[in-house]
Amino acid sequence: MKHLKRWWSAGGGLLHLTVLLSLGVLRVDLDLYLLLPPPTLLRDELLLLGGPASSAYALSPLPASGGWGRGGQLHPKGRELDPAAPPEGQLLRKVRALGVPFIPRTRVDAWLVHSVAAGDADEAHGLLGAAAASSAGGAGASVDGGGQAVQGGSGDPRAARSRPLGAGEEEKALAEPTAQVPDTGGCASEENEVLREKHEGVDHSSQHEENEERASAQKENSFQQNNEDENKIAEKPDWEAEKSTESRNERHLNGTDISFSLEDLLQLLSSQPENSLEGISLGDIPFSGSISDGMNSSAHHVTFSQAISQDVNLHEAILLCPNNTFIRDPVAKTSQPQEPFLQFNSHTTNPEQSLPGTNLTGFLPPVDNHTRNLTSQDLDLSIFDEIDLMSLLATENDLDQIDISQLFDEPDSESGLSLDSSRNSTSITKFNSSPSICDEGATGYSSDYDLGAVGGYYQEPSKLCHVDHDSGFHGDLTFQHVTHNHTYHLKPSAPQSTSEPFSWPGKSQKIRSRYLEDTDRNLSRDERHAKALHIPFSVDEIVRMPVDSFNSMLSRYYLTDLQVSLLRDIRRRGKNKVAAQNCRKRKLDIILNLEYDVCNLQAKKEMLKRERAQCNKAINIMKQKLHDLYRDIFSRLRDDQGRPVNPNLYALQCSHDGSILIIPKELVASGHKKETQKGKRKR
DNA sequence: GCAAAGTGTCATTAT
DNA sequence: CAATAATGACACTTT
Repeated sequence: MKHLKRWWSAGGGLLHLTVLLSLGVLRVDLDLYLLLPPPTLLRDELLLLGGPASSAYALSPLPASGGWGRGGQLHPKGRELDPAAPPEGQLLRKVRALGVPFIPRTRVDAWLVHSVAAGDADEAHGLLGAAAASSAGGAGASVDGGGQAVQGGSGDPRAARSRPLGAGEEEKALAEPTAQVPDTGGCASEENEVLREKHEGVDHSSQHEENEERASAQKENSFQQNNEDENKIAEKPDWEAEKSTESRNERHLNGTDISFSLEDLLQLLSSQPENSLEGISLGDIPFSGSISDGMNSSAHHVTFSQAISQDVNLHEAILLCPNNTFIRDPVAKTSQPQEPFLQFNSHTTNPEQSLPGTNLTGFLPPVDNHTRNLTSQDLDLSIFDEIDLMSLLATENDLDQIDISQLFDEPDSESGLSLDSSRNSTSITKFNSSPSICDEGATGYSSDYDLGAVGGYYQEPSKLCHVDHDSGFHGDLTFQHVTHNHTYHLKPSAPQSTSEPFSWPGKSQKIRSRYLEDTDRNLSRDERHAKALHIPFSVDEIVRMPVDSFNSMLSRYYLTDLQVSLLRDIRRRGKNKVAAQNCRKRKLDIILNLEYDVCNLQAKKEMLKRERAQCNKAINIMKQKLHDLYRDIFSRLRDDQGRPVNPNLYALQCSHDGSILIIPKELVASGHKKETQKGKRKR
């Protein structure tokens, strides 16, 4: 879902939707994606649709694999989709189950699936019909609202965005959310029902939240009943299952976000075809739960037109740069320098500094600080356990002290851009859930990959473009975002939140500091070093990656000698640590085996002792019996004169023929000697 | 406070 | 020859 939101925020979704509406068909054409790949479109998303994954989406700012950049969405080790978010394949199947020729690639689609998953298939189906029915009338409005900026008639693509909503329009949109929807037939009635329900959710946020949770649960159940492929895609790893609460929150928020899109869009299409999209504000969003509870809705209106215009700007950027090298209009760059989210680009004079697919946040509206904070407050602190090293990098406060302006004023600073990212309210908000489009775009999007500050590469901006897009290594994607805009935190209205992942309530300051202390303390030396030098890879990754990948990483990216040395040291120490552990384990095993052998030998020795004792006992018994027999025989023997034979002077000897002779012992002794001598001679 | 065990690291050697 | 594994030794931490 985050991917969808990000993609949507980046402009691809709305642009696409606009095109679709202009065609009068609410259907996504895959070819359109291929022609105009949204910069943030995931490779996984393409894979799910059978599209190309490598070349066309090298611009994707999302790392192909997780680890440092998963941000709670990507698996730290793998490349699977976010299990918490309904994968595109799920969405596709869900909507296909409705029998509607519809490829869910937009937030609207996602909402439809969301409704379907919540057991409201009829509602979603009706919405599809309503959307299709109203698209003919609404297409004009969409094209007027977005197409104007797309075609750049005014020369300043931000003109549409810069136009604020009138207060009256906002109030009207808030006060009469459904009254503006004309009765356009059965489908429209169903749509009105849906819209009414959605707006009731605004007034009863708790109920809405409850419904959303129930919908999420039903969605999970529904997803589990899908085919095996879907289950494979949606299969949650254990580590993800532990974040069920977080995931639920995310889905919940995202669901709200999606409903906003659909609601406002359909309201626009059905009720105000003559108006532009500017009449719709984010205030119509039925924010639920903690979001809407703690915020003044009027203070958090982000106009839909802003999103459109900014998406259009992205589109324009793509069109202007068919070679995927983004070049900003210098006029636009300087025309409104007061826009904080453009300041970064204003500093970038070298076109090569603009990496393809980067600076997308520059087109995104500034996030509302309240929204960001309130969203973050919903987050469970336990998510920190799930944040990997690099997310920590972006959130730790040890870098917070560096002002971003310092970074730009001191190009030699090694702190790099990620310092700024650490100031953003990024990691946590982004990694978990963003309540609004703008929030996602302004904060989370950039921070995910500002780890590209690898090496504090601002001093060598020309090197930033040396990114091998053919590389399948996820790190490639990392470096594409070193020039992300991070300047919105300079907004004076949001000085605190910009340096915090989210706002900590007063009592939580101690918890926060304690957490940060613990976090730092729990980091190993290498992890701290890597964090200090902004190595965009986790220590585990550095150690475990194959040597080819490691060398490729070292050669592909422009790392400082210090960073290269650190990387090699980390790898060497890490491997040696593992080797030492194995060695000790092996040594312990050897010791245990030896102990086992000693025990066995001791037992065997005891047994042999017992056997010997038994043998000796038997031998003694036999001796005694032989002696008794000897005595008995001699007691019965008599010599020629009838006297008893002295056994001390005579002995019994068996001859070869079996006869027994009584001979003097002297002869017996001499005979033994002769036999032994003969035996020796024979040998 | 001490001793033993555990752990990380370095140097060296082996593979 | 480079990379890695294996291992003794040492320092430090934990139990």
